[in-house]
Amino acid sequence: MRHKDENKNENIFNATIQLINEIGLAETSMSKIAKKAKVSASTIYVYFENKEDLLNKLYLNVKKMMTEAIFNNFDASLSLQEAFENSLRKFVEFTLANKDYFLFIEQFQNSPLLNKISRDEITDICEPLYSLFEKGKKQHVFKQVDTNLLAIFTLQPLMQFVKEHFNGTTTINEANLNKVIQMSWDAIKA
Amino acid sequence: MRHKDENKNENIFNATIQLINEIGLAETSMSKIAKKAKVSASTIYVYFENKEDLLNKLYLNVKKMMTEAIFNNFDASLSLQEAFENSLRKFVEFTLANKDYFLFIEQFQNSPLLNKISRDEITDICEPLYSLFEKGKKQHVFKQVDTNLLAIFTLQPLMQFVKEHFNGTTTINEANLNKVIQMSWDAIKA
Amino acid sequence: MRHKDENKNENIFNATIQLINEIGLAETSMSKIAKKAKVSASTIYVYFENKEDLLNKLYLNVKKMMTEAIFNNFDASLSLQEAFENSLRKFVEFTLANKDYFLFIEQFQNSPLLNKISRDEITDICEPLYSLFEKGKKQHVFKQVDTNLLAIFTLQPLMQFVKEHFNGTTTINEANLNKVIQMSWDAIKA
Amino acid sequence: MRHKDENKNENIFNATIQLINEIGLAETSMSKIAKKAKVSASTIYVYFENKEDLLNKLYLNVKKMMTEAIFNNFDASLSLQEAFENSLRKFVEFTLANKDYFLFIEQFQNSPLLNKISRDEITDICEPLYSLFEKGKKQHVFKQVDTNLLAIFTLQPLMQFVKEHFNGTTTINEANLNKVIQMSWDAIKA
DNA sequence: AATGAATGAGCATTCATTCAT
DNA sequence: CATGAATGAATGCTCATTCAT
Repeated sequence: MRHKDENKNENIFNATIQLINEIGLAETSMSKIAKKAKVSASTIYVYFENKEDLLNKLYLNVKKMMTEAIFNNFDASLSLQEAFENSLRKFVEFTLANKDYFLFIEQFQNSPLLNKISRDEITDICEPLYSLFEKGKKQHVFKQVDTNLLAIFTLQPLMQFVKEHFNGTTTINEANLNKVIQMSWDAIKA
Repeated sequence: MRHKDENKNENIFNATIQLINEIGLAETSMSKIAKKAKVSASTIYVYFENKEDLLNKLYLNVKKMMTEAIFNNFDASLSLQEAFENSLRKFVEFTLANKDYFLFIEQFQNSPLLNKISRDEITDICEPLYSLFEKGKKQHVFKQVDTNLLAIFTLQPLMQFVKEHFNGTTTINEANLNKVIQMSWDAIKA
Repeated sequence: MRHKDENKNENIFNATIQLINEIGLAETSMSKIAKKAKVSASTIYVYFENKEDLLNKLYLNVKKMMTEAIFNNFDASLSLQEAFENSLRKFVEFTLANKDYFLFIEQFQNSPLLNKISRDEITDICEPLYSLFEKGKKQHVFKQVDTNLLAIFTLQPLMQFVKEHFNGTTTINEANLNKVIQMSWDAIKA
Repeated sequence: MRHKDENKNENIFNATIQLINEIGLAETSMSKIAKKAKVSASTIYVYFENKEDLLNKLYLNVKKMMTEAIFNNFDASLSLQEAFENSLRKFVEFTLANKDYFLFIEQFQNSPLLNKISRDEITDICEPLYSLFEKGKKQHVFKQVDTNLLAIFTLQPLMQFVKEHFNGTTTINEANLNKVIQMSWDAIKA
């Protein structure tokens, strides 16, 4: 057999992400992906079962990268507020440095395609945040509400903030990022 | 305007919304819309220039309906906090009663298609909220931050909250809705 | 709407039959049919649901034509032997004049595709022959065996006879046709 | 010859026959054969030049097996009628025990693919029967007709009889098999 | 206004086959 | 000998849209 080009899988992933961000999920076809990845359309089927499989694997892959980038080296010794702030900053840091990944995740997450992925496989990005919230609730630093609500008020505004940075409505800088973090904190603190 | 036309236009709109929520934007084709709306595919072209035109007009139409439903009868005499709370409640009320509209807007808003619509035409749902925020900022009730940030912390968590209600993660009731409103208030208040 | 070309349906049918006889069922594709029928491939889908539908309708259509050609004007006043001979002659007459139809039926009948057609819809070519056989059995002119067996010994050798004429093994003429009819008669007569 | 090879060749043959009987010649692809035979698709090309070569070799192989099974140990000392009856019984015996082979031959024989095989290579199943017929004609036991016709009236009804047994129209038993043999005999006897 | 007919372009996918190992 | 990787060509079919009525 021929040696398997390790890059080919990655090329296909990258081509797919770029296309989805440029022309949208709806317009992204296998042949367009193939052309962009500079492989034959049929080659994609050597690496993936079908289009759905490709998109799912891509989604799970990017999610995993995000989670690792944001919560790797999570310092357990930090104070609650420091850890919280740290996470949000790392999130912004990652998304700013990986616009394509972020926008892809956003678009995919809002499409009905997502529902077909086995929930078990989805690594929740905020998983490590959740224990932080639980801890904070026990210490009565955070409000005694559903942990999910704490997550919502932490991540949703931040994500929208980044999106508006990307579409030009806003420009993220140290000052307004500080404010956003402060507002999230105010929302969830007891 | 003739009655017949009005009905057909609406049938096409409704068929489109339903399809997009059932099978997604990517899978929604003109012929499927036609079948669901019980008209010939070519009839759609009597009412709309092409597919893009149909989607844009639908989007603007639904946006307008939402805005009107939420901010109609906006009582200027209410206190800042009352007006704020009122708006959020009306938003939830509307979305719960119009699941299809809400989910459609959500899905459309995250697709690159949106960018093709002339920004001028987009009625921002939070438009009336903005003056509320401006007023609140002047009175130093709200934080001295970009008004956009105030909107983000008000609407993003609430929208996610409704979405999670629809996908079964949470169930909205008086108690947790109160908490959400409180958290938004805490986030933006000075 | 445009006026429907009544010939188009027939063109598609004819193109399909010709192709199946030339290159075989397995190699007959929708695009080849389209090219031969001088229509766009998508036009076929205006007339037929899908490939299976096209083939089924074609099969039923040809079957019906054969039955009508062979048993139309079936003369009930004839003697048993005359009626029998008449049917076989008409069968040969039709198949010789409609080589394409005959070979198509033969090929289709031996493919697994046939099993998907609702048995109810299949007009059995020998239907009128069956009552002839029943009558003959009552009069003890024919053997007291399953009517199906009588049909088998009447039609199978005749069909093979025609097939061998078409592939050059034999040439049908009055003399050998008479012999075939005689042999069939000997096989079934009491 | 090496054992390993023999097995693989046979696996490929069997997989092909099964597939053709299950899904039809048209739907039987090299990759499906490979999967069913549990070899790589490229391995098939070690044993066969291409798909056509595989099908041809398979056809010739099965034909040979049938002929051997039916006419092996052909007892020359038997009377004409005994030898005749013996052959037909052996044919039924073989086909009932080898449904797959029989149906494959039937399907293949009616497709234009057959015509591509060099006629020289085709072992005619009825070859040994032919000398029987010739002998019978000389003894004026059989009709003075083309030997081919005798074969047609012997094999065609019998084959159809078996086919109808397989598709459930009839069930072969000693009684009706006797009748079929009798009818064939009546057809050809002088 | 409304629509069935028609189509070229494109879709996701599978095909038979080749190649390098 | 055996096979995974790779692919151009082809598959059945749907697409958005136009046209004639």
